[in-house]
Amino acid sequence: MPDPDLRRELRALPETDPAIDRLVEQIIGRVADKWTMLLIEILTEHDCCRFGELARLCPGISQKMLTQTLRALECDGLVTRTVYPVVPPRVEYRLTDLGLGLAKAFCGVWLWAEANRERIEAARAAYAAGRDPVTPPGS
Amino acid sequence: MPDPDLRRELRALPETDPAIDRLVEQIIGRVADKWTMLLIEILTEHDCCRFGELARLCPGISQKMLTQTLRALECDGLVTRTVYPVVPPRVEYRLTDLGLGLAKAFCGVWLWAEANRERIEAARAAYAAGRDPVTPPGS
DNA sequence: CAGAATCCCGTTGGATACTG
DNA sequence: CAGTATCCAACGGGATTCTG
Repeated sequence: MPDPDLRRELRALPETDPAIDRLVEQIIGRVADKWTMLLIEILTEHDCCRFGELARLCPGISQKMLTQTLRALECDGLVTRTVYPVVPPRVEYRLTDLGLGLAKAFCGVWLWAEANRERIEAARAAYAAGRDPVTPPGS
Repeated sequence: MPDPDLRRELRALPETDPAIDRLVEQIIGRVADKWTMLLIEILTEHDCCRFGELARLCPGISQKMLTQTLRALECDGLVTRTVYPVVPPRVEYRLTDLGLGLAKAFCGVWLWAEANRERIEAARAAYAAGRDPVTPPGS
């Protein structure tokens, strides 16, 4: 039986105007994205990055998604984009305070995932083992 | 200029075995999903729900995504699925302690989104209104 | 160097119909 | 009631090419 105190604590949260909720959900949906999270983490560690640096630090991201994700972050006020009018072009990205606040908020989830990784893996193994969609051979 | 103390605090986090990181990222990716978050929130408030209840409490979700998301949650050990052998069928879903822990971890993001909603909306408005495509010279 | 534009394919996810 | 199965449209996102 799940801990009733924790549950009560969660329910006591400042819930919540339904109209506001929709907006908050939208923000969550925009921010709870693979590349967004990785870029925020990278920018937390390297407080100032050029476009190419980010591409190198974020293995596997395509240039399209990098641009797209950075634009969204800039639009939401989570990163600043500074263009230096030189040639060749130099553009620097940096987390704002707002972005840094999000990074901190997401730490909780990150830490939870790390702390409970083994339990989750165990649960998955049990789940996979527990279902026999087909009769095992050897009858 | 972003707060340097907060930045240092974030960098001091227990980072991080690269192999583990991949797994953690995978967990994040699985869990940082629209329907997953909504269902966890609903199950935090209603500690026990039937399938149809969840469908009603989660407006807009299709039955396919509801089933799929619940299966994933069950697989990861975040919810329990209890089948009562009666007719018509009765199936109940309930958060586990693990799931409750995730709900708590995500609260930080939720609260951040609520607390900074206005700043984000303002940033978006500013972004839409006028971007200085180039650094403003002395014009 | 930092992107914009184009093409294209795989996955996601909704709608619908059927079943135990 | 609580699903499974099938079809299909939309979108995400990778690879490539072009530009200031």
